[in-house]
Amino acid sequence: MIGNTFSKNKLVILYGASLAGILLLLKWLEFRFVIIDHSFEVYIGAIALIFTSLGIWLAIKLSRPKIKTIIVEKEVYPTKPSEGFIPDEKKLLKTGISKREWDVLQLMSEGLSNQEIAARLFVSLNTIKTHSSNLFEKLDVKRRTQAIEKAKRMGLLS
Amino acid sequence: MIGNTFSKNKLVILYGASLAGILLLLKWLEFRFVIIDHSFEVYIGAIALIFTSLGIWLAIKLSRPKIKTIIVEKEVYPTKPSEGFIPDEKKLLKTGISKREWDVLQLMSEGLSNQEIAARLFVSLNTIKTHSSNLFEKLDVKRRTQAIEKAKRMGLLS
DNA sequence: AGCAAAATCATCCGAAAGTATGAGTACAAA
DNA sequence: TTTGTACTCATACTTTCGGATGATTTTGCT
Repeated sequence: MIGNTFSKNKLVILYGASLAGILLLLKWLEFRFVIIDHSFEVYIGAIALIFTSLGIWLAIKLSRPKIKTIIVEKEVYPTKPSEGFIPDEKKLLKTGISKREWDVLQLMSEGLSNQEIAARLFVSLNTIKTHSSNLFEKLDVKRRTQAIEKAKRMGLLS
Repeated sequence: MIGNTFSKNKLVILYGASLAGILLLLKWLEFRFVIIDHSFEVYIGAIALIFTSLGIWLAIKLSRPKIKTIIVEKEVYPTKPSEGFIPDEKKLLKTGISKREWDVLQLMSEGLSNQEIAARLFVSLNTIKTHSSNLFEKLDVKRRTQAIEKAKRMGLLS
């Protein structure tokens, strides 16, 4: 924006110069060939074309980029205030789910992949797979989505 | 904005001045060397001016304004599911989720696999994949578990 | 110390999920 | 009529998930 003013002036000067040059050229052409038959209409047409182009060029080059500001309100949905959820100890015991398995279940329900859960718990992906497999076995489900659904219904998750 | 108006005016002035200068130059040339109908130069000048203006006008009219988008993130608190679990039409519309996509989302949250969802909705597995992909796109998530989690926070699911 | 359960990690393999792309149909809006 | 959107389906490919199995290490308990 700051450097724009300078370049605008420079462009104006350039435009003026080129305009002068073109007119001089035309003048010279007139000198040389005015005697020869030349269609007045064609001449005017050429000038019109040239200056229309110049005008377009001028407008594009010099017009300040008209910034239309659109404010988009993107909604950010806060996490539920569900931290500190204490799983029903009795039910956990009944299902035989271990602490580590419950950790995995918890993170699963937050939508994390096994890889992400592994990183979060500082263990390997294989470990998470083992935990989740055992978890599914104990919950008697086939998929993580089922595990989440069932665990919520059982009150194991918030 | 203010500086812009100024520079625009300056631009116009400069342009007019250069045009005038050129015309004067032509006049001088006419005096010095030739006797040509001087109305011709005026005519050419007028043509130049008119078509330059035309070009500018065209450029302004035809060029789309450059749009700068400012995204303002605004926190929104989810409506409690106490009011029932009617698929909030407004929110669905806002996310752009179609009916079919919502059907898939619903069944996903019940722990069904894509194949099972396909069977339930009497469509092919590929169709479910397409729906779910579009759904993830609209919810801005990567996995079905994330989709479920987010949808519930947004009040799209019970 | 010894044992059982839990936790860790691994490999192999198939199933499921997800991505990318194209395309045909139906239907309503412009 | 053209245009746009939703829905449908397909192929090909990559990634993730889950099952089966075995192994080693910790941990808690008697």
